[in-house]
Amino acid sequence: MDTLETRELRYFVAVAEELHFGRAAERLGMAQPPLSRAIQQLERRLGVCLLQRNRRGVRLTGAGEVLLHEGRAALDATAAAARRTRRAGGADSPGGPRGRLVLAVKAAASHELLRKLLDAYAAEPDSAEIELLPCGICEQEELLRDGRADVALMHTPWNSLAGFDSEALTTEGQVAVLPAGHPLAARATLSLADVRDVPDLPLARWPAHGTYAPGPGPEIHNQTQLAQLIALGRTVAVVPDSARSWLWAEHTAVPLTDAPSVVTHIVWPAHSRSLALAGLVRTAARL
Amino acid sequence: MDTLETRELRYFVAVAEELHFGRAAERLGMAQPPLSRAIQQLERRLGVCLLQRNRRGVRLTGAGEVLLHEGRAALDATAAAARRTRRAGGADSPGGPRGRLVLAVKAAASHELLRKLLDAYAAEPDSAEIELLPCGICEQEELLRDGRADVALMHTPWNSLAGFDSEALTTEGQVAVLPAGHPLAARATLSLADVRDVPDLPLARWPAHGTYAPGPGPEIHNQTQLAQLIALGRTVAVVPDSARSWLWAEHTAVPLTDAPSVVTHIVWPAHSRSLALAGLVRTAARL
DNA sequence: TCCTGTCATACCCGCCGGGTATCACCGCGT
DNA sequence: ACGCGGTGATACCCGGCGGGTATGACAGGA
Repeated sequence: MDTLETRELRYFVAVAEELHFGRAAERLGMAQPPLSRAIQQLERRLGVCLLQRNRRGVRLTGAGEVLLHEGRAALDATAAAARRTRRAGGADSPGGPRGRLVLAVKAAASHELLRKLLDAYAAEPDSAEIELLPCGICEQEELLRDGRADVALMHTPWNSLAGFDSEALTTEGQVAVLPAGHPLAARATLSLADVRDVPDLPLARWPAHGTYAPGPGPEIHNQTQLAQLIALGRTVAVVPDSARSWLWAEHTAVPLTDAPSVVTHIVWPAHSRSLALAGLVRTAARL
Repeated sequence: MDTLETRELRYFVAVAEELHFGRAAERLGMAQPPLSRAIQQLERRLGVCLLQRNRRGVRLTGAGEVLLHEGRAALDATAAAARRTRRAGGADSPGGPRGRLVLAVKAAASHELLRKLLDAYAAEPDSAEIELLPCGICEQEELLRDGRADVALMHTPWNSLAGFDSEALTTEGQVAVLPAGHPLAARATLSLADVRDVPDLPLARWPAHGTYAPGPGPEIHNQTQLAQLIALGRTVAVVPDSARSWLWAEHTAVPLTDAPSVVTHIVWPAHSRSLALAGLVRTAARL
């Protein structure tokens, strides 16, 4: 009577994202009329108006906004259930799942820590196989939520750990990476104010959640691009200390005194009960 | 193709909990054969064996255990989506939901903090209505997960904050509550070792997650019962400092030097976007 | 005013979820 | 050893509903 079907959630999320029944139906691979009817039934069953149908287009009501957020979370949770169950498939050890673990890592994350972790875990007596899933920044949370990954290495303050369990592993400062010849490169330390608003060196902008913050600096997509632009004297970047490992000869790293520390965490879904995951976390905690 | 329906999850969770198709079908209000068929279809679609059908009864496989946990979480999430959407129903302010908030509180929790919080929040310019939902200890996490509550006051180390966002509000020590005449009641401070294993005063046992830890002490169900048993000289209890407010004349509270501190947190679902909740948390943070 | 784009309605059909009856199988009691 | 009870699986049928096509209602723009 009052239990939402995932089909209904899928339909509603599609409509709420497209704000257009026709396009949503196309995305769902179905015709528009049944979709309209399904949404109407959903509204009747919930006893709530979800969409404001104006003649031209569709708008979300307050309740619709709520269902969009909550519905996405619910869909992620069911997708995660399916994925994790499939992955636990072959292994039928009664003591608990002992399959492989999927570790989501940012492509540009610190190699050293990752290597140490993988080596240490592989040396454990009964360690599971670790599958690495490279991904962009800020994508890890989604991977963890919908079950494509079991565990991730995240970095505050860029990632939010909301909704997950986590354990802090390392803390590091940040450095400004400058062209080797630049006047600021001669300084022993710098402050954020020094590197922000340098007229000839606009601060590079990384994408966050798919969008770029406004600013004068170049929009960069990967670290090679960034390294090149810095070497050409076109930009400056603020990166964690461990990024020194991929610097070029044309770069100079200067410690920043007032930049927020970067903390690397190992992060996993809050309700996870996997023995393999517990072992990995234990290994990481005494890195 | 690979999307689990909540109906299937409901069915599987019922079977996995009952470990008996007949009883599960009865609980679901349906006949047994379609349930068997549904589970078979689920197993075929996932490509995974979930249940070990022995001649007598049913056992969960490893994958089945995973699906039981993950499926429960997914069902909670969809139930929460339905509940929160319904609750957001009437209010159709485009700026965001501005309805009432459901606050889950342990019946025996500290009155003072709660009263201060409610008074301070009510004095805010545009505060939502707060509905109090009294509940037992450890029940709050479930209420928050499945959407019956929007926010809760929890106490570490008893509650786990895993999977939620939270903000610490207050920290307090713990005291031993003894019968007034008892020799230990004359001491200025005590250690946990002093009150544990006192021959004539076995430590009272609270229920945790529906079960009682083994031990000699009485199993108590509410604080009145506890107060009476202490007054009668039958038991001793370790409680947070703020519990002094409900002590009787026949009780003596002695500070414990080495008991873990009790931290009261305000806790809410990680992905919540409600303005009213944000206001309550802001108020609580500067209590 | 017509055309266009949008969502809603009307109607039909095939699938599948659910019910009933029954089977296959095993453990247990006498 | 045999029958009985209790388990889950199978066979078969039916009704509802999810989905498709055709069309309507209605507002906005040229």
